[in-house]
Amino acid sequence: MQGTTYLNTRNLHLGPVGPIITVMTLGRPIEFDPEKALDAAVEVFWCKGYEATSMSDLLTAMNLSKSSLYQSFGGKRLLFTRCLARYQERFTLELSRGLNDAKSGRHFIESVFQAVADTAERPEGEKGCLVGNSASELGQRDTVFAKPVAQGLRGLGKVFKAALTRAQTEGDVSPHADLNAVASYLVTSMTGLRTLIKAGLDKRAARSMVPLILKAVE
Amino acid sequence: MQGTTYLNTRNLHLGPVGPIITVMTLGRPIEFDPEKALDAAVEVFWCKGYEATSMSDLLTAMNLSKSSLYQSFGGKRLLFTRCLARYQERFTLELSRGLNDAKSGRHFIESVFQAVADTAERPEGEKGCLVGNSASELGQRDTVFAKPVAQGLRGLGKVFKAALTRAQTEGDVSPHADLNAVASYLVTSMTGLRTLIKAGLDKRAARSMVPLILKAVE
DNA sequence: TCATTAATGGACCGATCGGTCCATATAAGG
DNA sequence: CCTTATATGGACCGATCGGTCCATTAATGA
Repeated sequence: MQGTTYLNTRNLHLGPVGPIITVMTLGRPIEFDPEKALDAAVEVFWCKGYEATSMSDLLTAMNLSKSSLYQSFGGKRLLFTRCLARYQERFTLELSRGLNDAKSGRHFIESVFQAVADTAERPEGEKGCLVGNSASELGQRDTVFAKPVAQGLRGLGKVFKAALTRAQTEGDVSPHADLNAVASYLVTSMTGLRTLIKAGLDKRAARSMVPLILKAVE
Repeated sequence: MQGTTYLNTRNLHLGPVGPIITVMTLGRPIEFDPEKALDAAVEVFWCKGYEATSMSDLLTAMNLSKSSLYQSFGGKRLLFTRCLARYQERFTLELSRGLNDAKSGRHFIESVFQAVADTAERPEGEKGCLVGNSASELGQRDTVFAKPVAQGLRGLGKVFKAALTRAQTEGDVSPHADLNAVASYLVTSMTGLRTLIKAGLDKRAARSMVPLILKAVE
């Protein structure tokens, strides 16, 4: 096959974590953008939750034919795990960037919670957090789902821990503090806050909570 | 009809908040205990969530015929709102009693969180909190559900506020503290903690969070 | 042009969803 | 014993669920 050039590429979605391999291939090329489609699916699951989302909802939002969805994503369950992974990847990346740009570790943590509190009484706030929503909706009943959910929560914890470590070097956190515990605590607070905002907590109350949450960061 | 004695009684379930009226009536008497049946329904919704629970699940758990369920509870949606109300009523009552029996307001708050942390890695912990689960699953999309959910959260907040008020008189909380804010904060922490435990947080981590949460109570 | 390969549209599937309806059973009042 | 009133079991309903299958389309390499 030397010398042969394939112009047609296809992404194999073998695992939940993004396109693993890009394969040169024959045959009719895909007509949609898999990333865009995946983002659309994330949005639907994020808004409605796993159970309440129907294939029909997904097909409409992703603008795909049923065949294409099953061909490329393998059905509802598989698609959902990919959505979880994508969501986490996205927002962990965003947070990491935020931490890099922040003027201090402590300031970063505060700004993250402040930003979340500001979503109260806004459409964005009604969606909550896909990982938190899924943790609550699916728990540990389904191991296929439990794994990426737990990983999502762990990922958030890692970002917080990085921020806390930095805050420690900056003198804003005691050198004796248990950073793992505080990081877990911040994940808990974040999850709770977003849940309450989703349930309709008013903006004033949401904001008043931030300094209380931050009391544990010292 | 004076002098007439009716031996047959029936509870009318007009609203979501328990049997409103007990009516003397003719006709075939009910064969099941409505309270028991409701408790069984609570258990199912609590474990599986609203969407994932089917009428079939409910019928099995409540040990009712479809007719009886629809006759007495009016369908899935109505039954669910009654379950929410019953759940909240139950556990608010339990908490209130706990507060009465507690040696101090602050001690009560601490013991509540400690008890929740202790459900980590235990079957009970996997269920989370019905109100919190529902807040997360249903958000504000459905006003019929949003109302009792919000009320459930408010109810929990009231208990915490009562505890904080007492703690204030006992000198464990600053007289300048914003009790409403702290109470909301405790609801947030509770919701987050139970969600993380539901997702599989280990017991050690859960316990290490309690003192951090309590830092805001001062 | 033709063979090969893959994507697509849409018909179709059995299962299950929540919900209605009616015949029957069971009580009390008269 | 008959009427009245309610509860119950279960047949039945249309809609929708997630998923499969296949004929057609569209691209390639030869």
